Amino acid sequence: MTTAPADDTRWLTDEEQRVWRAYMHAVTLLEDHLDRQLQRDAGMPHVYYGLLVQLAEAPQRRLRMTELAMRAKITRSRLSHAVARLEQNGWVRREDCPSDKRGQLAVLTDQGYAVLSDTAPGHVAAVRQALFDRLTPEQQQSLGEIMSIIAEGLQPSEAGADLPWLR
Amino acid sequence: MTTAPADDTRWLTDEEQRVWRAYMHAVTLLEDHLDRQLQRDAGMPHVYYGLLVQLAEAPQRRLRMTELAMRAKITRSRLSHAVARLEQNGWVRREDCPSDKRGQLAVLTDQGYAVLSDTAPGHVAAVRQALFDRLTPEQQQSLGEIMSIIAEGLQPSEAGADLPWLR
DNA sequence: CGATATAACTTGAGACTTCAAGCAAATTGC
DNA sequence: GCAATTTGCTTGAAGTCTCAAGTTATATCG
Repeated sequence: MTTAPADDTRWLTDEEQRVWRAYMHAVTLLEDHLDRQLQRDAGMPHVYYGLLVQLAEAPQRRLRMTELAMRAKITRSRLSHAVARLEQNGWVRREDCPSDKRGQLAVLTDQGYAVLSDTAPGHVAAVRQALFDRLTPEQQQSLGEIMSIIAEGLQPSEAGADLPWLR
Repeated sequence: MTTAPADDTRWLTDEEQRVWRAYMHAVTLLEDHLDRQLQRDAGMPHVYYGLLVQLAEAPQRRLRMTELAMRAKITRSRLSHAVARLEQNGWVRREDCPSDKRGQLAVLTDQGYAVLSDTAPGHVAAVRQALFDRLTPEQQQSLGEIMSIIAEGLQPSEAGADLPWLR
C-alpha cells in the first residue's frame, strides 16, 4: 500500500487570503486607474511618467540609463524601449556619457519638462483621491512602513532584475 | 503687470512622497517577482495563474467570462485574449452558456487543475516569503484594511473597467 | 410585435514588455 | 600587454495589453 503524499505546504489561512486578495485587488485597480488617467491626460503610461519624474529631479535633469532603470525598478531592456518612445515624443533625448564611452545619458527636454508641469497637478490629485484622501494619518504611516519592508526584501541590493544570475 | 499663476495644487508632502514611493517600489518589485516565479515554474504570468485559481474555486470549475473578468479585475477584452492562450495550453476550455446564447463559460480542464496543484505550493511559498513572513500580525491586519479601503474606492461597484460610460 | 438600446463576448492593430542574444567598451588577471 | 571577463546598453521576436470596432443575442418599450 501507499501513503498519501504529505502536504507540508503552509497554505494561506482565511485571514491571510483576505489580506492577499485585498492587496491584489487594490494594486491592480490602482495601477489601472493611474495608467488610464495618465494615458488620457499625458499621453503615456504610468511607468513612462515615472521616468520623466526621475529625470526632472536629477541634477542637470539627466541620468545614466542604468541608474534610471534602477530608480524606476525596471529592466534596462524595458528602459531602452521606453526611452526610444519618449525620444520620439521629444520628451527625452539621449546623450553620450563623457566619462564612459559605453554609457548613455537620458536627458529630459524642455518639452518633456513642460508636459510634466502641465500634467503633474492632475496626477497628484488622482493619487490623493485614490489613496491619501481615504487613509488616516496612522494608516498612511503604517502603509509606508509595510511597503518599505516588502520592497527591501525584494531587492537583493539590486534593482536591475535583468540579471538572472543574482538569485 | 501680471501675477504669477496661483499654484493651488496640493502637492505631496515629503512624508507622503516617501509613502507613495515605497508603495510603488514594493508593488512593482513584488509583481515582477511573482511574474518571474510563475513564468518559470508554471509557464504563465501571474494574472493567468489568478484566472486558473478563480476557476478552480468556482462551482463546477467554470465561470462566465464576464464574471471571471470582474473577479480578476481585468477587462473582458484582456480576458478573451488570455483565455485563448490558456485554451491553447489545454488548461481551460470554452463552453457555450446554456441559458444565454451570447454567453461563454470558461472551464478549468483536468490538465489545468493539475498544473495548479503542482505549482500552488511554490507560489504560496513565494508569497509568504515576500510578504507574510516579513510582517507582524498587526501589520498584516493593517495592510488588509488599507488595501480594502483603496480597492473599494476604485470600484464604482463595478470591475469591468471596460465600460467607459461608468465614470 | 418590432424598433432601439443594451449586454456578452471577440477581434485586430498598435503599444508595451520580456527574453535571449548581440555589440562595444572597460576591467581583470595573468 | 593582452586574453578573458564583465559592464552598459541595444535589438528583434514573441508574448501580452489596450483600445476601438464588430457581431450576435437579449432586453426594453411604445
